[in-house]
This record gives sequence, C-alpha cells and structure tokens, in this order.
Amino acid sequence: MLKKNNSELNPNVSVDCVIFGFDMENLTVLLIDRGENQFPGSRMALPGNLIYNDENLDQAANRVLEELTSLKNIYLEQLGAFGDPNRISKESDRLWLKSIRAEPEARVITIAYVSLVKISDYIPHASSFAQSAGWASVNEIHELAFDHYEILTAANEQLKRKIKIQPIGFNLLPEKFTLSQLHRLYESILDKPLDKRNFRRKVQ
Amino acid sequence: MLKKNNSELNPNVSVDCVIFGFDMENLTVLLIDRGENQFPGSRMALPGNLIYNDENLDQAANRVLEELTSLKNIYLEQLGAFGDPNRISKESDRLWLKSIRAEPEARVITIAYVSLVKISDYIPHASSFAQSAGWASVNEIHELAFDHYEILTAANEQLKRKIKIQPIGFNLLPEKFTLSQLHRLYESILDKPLDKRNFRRKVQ
DNA sequence: TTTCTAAGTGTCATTTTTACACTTTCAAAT
DNA sequence: ATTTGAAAGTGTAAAAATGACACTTAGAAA
Repeated sequence: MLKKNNSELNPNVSVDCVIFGFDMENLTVLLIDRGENQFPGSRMALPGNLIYNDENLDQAANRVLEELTSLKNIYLEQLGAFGDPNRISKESDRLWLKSIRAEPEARVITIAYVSLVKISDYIPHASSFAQSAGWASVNEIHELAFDHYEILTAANEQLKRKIKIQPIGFNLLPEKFTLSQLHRLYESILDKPLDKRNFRRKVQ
Repeated sequence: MLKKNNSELNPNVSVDCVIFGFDMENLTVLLIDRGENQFPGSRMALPGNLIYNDENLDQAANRVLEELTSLKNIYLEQLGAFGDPNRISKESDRLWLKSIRAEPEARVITIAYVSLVKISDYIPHASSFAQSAGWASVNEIHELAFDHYEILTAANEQLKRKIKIQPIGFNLLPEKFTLSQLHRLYESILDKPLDKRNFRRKVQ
C-alpha cells in the first residue's frame, strides 16, 4: 500500500513553548511580538505554531521554536494539552490568525512544552511571523495572546513544584555561578524568601 | 458574524482514559474489548475516541468514557498528549479504524486522562464500539491497541510518583477499609514491600 | 487441637528540617 | 578620606521524619 504524503500542516494541533530564563534578577520567559494590529489585546505570545503530520510532538516543538526564535537543540518537556473551544475568543487573535493560517477558524488543541535555559547561551532572533523575540520578566506579564497566559501560569506552577524536588535550577544559570545567585534564583521562582544558611546547606 | 456549527468530530484529536481500580488484590485498569478481527494484535484498548469541536478536552474525556463504559461523573486528570505519527502502525489497528472512523488514515494526537475510582461504585457496561468493558490487572497487561500500552505505563509511573506525596490512594478503596487493605494497595502500586509499622505510622 | 497465615504493636538511631544573629567586605555617598 | 549601607558569609540546637527491626495474638484451615 502506498503511503500518502503527510508533510502537511495539521490544522487542528499546535505546539507552544514556554522557555524560561533567568537574567540574574528575575525569572524570564521567551516571547515573540506579533507586531501591530488594529484591535486591542496583547501583541506578545509564546512561540508556537501548527504541527506537521509527519513529525512527532517533540520534534514539532523544537522546529517551531527554532523557526520563530532561532533557538535550537533545546531539551523540551511536555507540560500538557490546552484546547478550550473558545481559546480564540479575542478579536485580535482571530484577526491575526487570518493573516497567517490557511484555516483560521479551525478548532485548535495546543500541546505546551517547557524548558529552562541559560540566557547567555542563546540569543533569540525573530523570523517567520515573529516580528521580534526576547525575554520578559514573568512577574510583569499579565496578558498574552490566546490562552498563553494560562499556559504560562501552568508552566510556572509546575516549575515551582519541580524545583523543590529536583536540581533543575542549574539549567538557568551559566556554567559558573555563586551560591548567592542560585539563592536569588530560587527565591524568585518560589516567590518567597528562603533562609540563606539552610539553603546553602541543602545545596551541598 | 455567524458562528459555524462546530458539533462535528475532529478527525485529528482523541482522548483516552486510564481508569485505575483496586480489586483488593491488584491494581486494575478499565479496558474495552474491540472484538474479534482478522489480524493479530491485542483486542483490548483503553476507552477512547475522537473529540467534538465544540467540547473541551475534559468534557470529551468524560463523554467518551461514558459512551464506551457507562461510567460517568468521574474526576479525570490530564496525563499528557501522545501523538507519534506512527501510532497506528499495527495492521489490526488500521483495520479496526476503517470500521469505525470516517477518516481512518488521519494523523491523530490523543490526550490521555487518568482517574482513580472505587471499583464497587461503578459497574462498567459496554456500548458503542466496545464489545465488552471490564477491569484487568495492570501487571498482567503486556500489549494493547495503538500506543495504549505506552500510555498505561506513563499513567502507572505518574501514579507511583503521586501516591508517595499525596493521599490519593483512598480514592481506590471503599468508604470503609482496613489499614491492611490500604497497605496492600500501596504495595501493589509501588510494586515493592513496605514496612508494616512505618506505613501505619505515616498514615496517621 | 494443632498449625499456619495475617494482623497488630514500640523503640531507637539516623537524617532532615527549621529557626535564629553576628561579622566582614565592598561599594557608594558625603 | 571617612562614613554608611547593603549583601555575603558562617554554626548550632531543637524538632520532625525516616528507616530498621521482632515478638505476640487471633482466626482459619488442616
């Protein structure tokens, strides 16, 4: 039996990437700017797009991330699926989709991915439909395209949960760092003060 | 603007449910039997099906579960998305899809859901394309339709992780139970012996 | 009635967690 | 040059949680 060519976009499934960084002051996340459009609503969004039918979800997440921000070879972990039928409720989002999608009205389920990277190792360069790409402080974000704010919140909560039990914080810092920097990082992720001495002891 | 009618099946997205139970001896999972078909491969599958475009994922999971097994009003938690392009590699699975789907060759991403229920509260009744529905011991399952075995394994691992830190075991037992039963449950989930006295102490 | 199987019970040693205050150093301002 | 302020660095003691370990009792089955 001949296999049909499946190298086409799947209009119903997308991936979105929550890439966390740390600028030595605050927890940050990589966003793209969709540029001006005529309706109110946030210009900023998580890097994400539809998947192709012949790639798996992890591959799609890596491809999309690279296409929009130039970051590549990043370890991405799945966060979960988001897909309310009214995900695309804002008029500005509808309008934007019309400009970039073949089926802008299609019901889309998105699979969110999360990663922690050393900011210094990656310099984002926008391309494709991203007009710019860059780091934003998580605690200054209050609105994003589609349901991306909800996704970011879920990613942030998972990060808080995980960092308490796994040594994943290192991924956000350069090769060499001081204990104070690690301390600041943990405080800004958990959003609460941690005892200096107890923290240092635990790290050992 | 008129909204188009979206009450149609989405050919690209399905949900699958991993419903765990405990028969006082072993951890069990709710499976459906797809019935005989001409090709080799497991007849058993997790209850699952395509979603409708006007329902959210949680609703879809509950609807599908009820349609196939009659279990309703169950708290389902999302496990994650599974969607390898070659998910449907077994000939028997292809054949079966041809008999129940309008687009049997479509690329499908499935969102897996997990729940823990008291076996005594629910009596599964098969309907729709399920020829029968019932509980099977998890440790006796070695093959399932599609990638369902992989999904089951992931659900099982998450359960092991969660039960160590959250009191979710109770959901698998009847209202009243002995400490010995709870002990057996934990041992069968974690698949290793637990000290009787330490276990009892911790439960308090 | 004997025998086997499962239920039930406490202690001690080790490790982990939490709370807590002063000194030193470096940078910035006067 | 001196003062001032902010952040880095360091130890201990009490409380809680964990893990290892063995005998007695009751009930069921032979």
